[in-house]
Amino acid sequence: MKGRVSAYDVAKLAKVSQTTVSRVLNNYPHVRKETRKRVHDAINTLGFSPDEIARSLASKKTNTIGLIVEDISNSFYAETAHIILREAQKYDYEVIIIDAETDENSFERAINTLNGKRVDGIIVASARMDNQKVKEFYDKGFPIIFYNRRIYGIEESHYVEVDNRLGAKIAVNHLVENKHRKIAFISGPTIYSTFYQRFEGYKEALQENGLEYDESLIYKGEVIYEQVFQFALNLMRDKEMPTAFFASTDQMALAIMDAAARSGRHIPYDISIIGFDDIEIASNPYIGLSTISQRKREMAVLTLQKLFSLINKDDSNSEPNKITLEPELIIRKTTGVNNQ
Amino acid sequence: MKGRVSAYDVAKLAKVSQTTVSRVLNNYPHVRKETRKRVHDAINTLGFSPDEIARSLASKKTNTIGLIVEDISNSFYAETAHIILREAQKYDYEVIIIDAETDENSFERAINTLNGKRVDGIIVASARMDNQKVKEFYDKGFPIIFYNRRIYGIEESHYVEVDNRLGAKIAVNHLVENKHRKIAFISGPTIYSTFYQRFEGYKEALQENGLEYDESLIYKGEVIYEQVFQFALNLMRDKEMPTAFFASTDQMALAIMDAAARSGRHIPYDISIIGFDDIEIASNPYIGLSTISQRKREMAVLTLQKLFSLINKDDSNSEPNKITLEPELIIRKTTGVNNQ
DNA sequence: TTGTAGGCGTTATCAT
DNA sequence: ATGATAACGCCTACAA
Repeated sequence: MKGRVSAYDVAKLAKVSQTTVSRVLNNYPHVRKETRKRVHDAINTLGFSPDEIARSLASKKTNTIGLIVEDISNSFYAETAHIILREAQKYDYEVIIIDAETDENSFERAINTLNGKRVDGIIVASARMDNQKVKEFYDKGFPIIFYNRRIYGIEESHYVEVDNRLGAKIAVNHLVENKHRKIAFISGPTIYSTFYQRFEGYKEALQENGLEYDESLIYKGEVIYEQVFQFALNLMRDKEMPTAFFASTDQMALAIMDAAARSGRHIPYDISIIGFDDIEIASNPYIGLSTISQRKREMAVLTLQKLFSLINKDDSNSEPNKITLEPELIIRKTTGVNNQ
Repeated sequence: MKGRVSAYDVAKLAKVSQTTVSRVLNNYPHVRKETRKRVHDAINTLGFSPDEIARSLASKKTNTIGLIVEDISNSFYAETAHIILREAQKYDYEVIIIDAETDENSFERAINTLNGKRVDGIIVASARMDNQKVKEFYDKGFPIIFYNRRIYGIEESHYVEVDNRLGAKIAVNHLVENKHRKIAFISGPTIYSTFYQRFEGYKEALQENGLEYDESLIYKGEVIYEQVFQFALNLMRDKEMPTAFFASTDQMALAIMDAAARSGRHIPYDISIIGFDDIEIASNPYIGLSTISQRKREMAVLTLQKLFSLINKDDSNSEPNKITLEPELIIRKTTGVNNQ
């Protein structure tokens, strides 16, 4: 344990000052080629690797970012994390992932922890619209960027999202084009911008298509499999049941498919189902869920890019970055023409 | 940016020394109640939170562990990470996840990065049996523990795994009990202990059941959907096709199910399929994959527990921790009696 | 119970 | 091109 070799040991062996060791470590220009070599040799024979903690303390830079997600086992976040981890690596950045609930308390703890660890920036992938804790960080100019879900009420916030309102309209229109006129909507808590926007889109689409809004066709609760399943099952037992379901999440769509099977409905002949997100399982041949694509990869890559430019302040214009991508309709096997 | 408040600022405001601030921060016993209160007040009015980096440098402890996985978007790792992240949080630990390839180079980079960040311990969830880089860390007594996959050749290594050999035998026996006698085996690269052991178990089970080993029924390549799919498809086109497939991974089992559908085979009437891992999608009603459970949660919790005891050296006996759990057969819809 | 001073392993600022 | 030396923000003897 005492075997740690420091830059001093290297310096001694290479017969230079520790400062010079630091210089070659950081690729400073003004070091004689020969000196540089001596140092490198010493580094190798001693098997020295710099203490990033000490380095961070002195340089005020950790080369680490934080990623806050709600549940990494949720494939949407897992796939997102994969992209971000791999991408960050290319920039020599590591990432501390915090898997936490989204209530204000947990969120505050997450932010504080990350702040304590002195990360260079934070990606919030599971913001609730009311997470106001970030405000003080924004005021300090600390790099925070929202991925997918964003908060409201802070003008200067940076985010990368998909046009959820538009996505929802596309989904509903797809259903309407297939002659569905009674479309149930399954939403997660509208305290999340994604669900909020999708709900808005659903309502708008209904209106534009001259369809009436029916409260009894709406689920607007937690994203819990069993609850969604029950809600859908109840609707399906009704003779007047909707011919189509628009779920604001693929995960919820799966629960609806389950309910359809359980109640003996055949998809898509008796009932059409469309989701949102395009998680990996959606494309499984046995599932074949029609859905709206989130374009995760693009969102993730853009988010990281923006974050780094905030960190390095090489943002020519320090305007807030507000990026909204267009979603994409993906038709698979769970939506079809209404033939009742 | 210069607005950082340090323990000194707090000390000044509270009219104590910085040492005392440190003391209340670390809950030292011998601080007068009143002094403690003054300090707390100062902390609150200044909004001070300690710099964990400086703290780490001084204390040689980062309260951070590293987790090395192969692909966090793979649901097996995603589910594992979820458990570990949430669990570590309870101990006030954060985790840096490294998502890297498993070749020796990438592995070495991952280990070195984590070492540079001075993490207190490392969980390797995607070891290849030949990853020898860890040896020097073991020799230094650095806490490393293998989760699920382990390495060979280092006597003192710590690991938590499931009995893969036994799991494979259970799977094959289940198939044999259902009158299957021609059982294909789909394996990932046997450089991973899991695949290696499962392969061994498969062969042993065949032998114990008086079945002969047929090379043409074996896939032993990368875990790539398309390749597994094609391999299975080719077998299924054969008149003499196997009546059952044992996939050493649920992911691979999904590809086989796909191939079955593509070739018009009905599961489980024409063909039985069993996987290994019990990832979440396996229990989806539309999939209903029979499989062998990995008992992820127990493995993950045990791993973390062992790691912390290594970190805190409160391991009465410093014997290597070698834990092997028993796997469990989960019968769902993809396996049935052979009726040919 | 509280304070003083040195140290953790770098980077950063002056000199030379 | 290189070297002293002072930070960085906290912890930890040691002293009082």
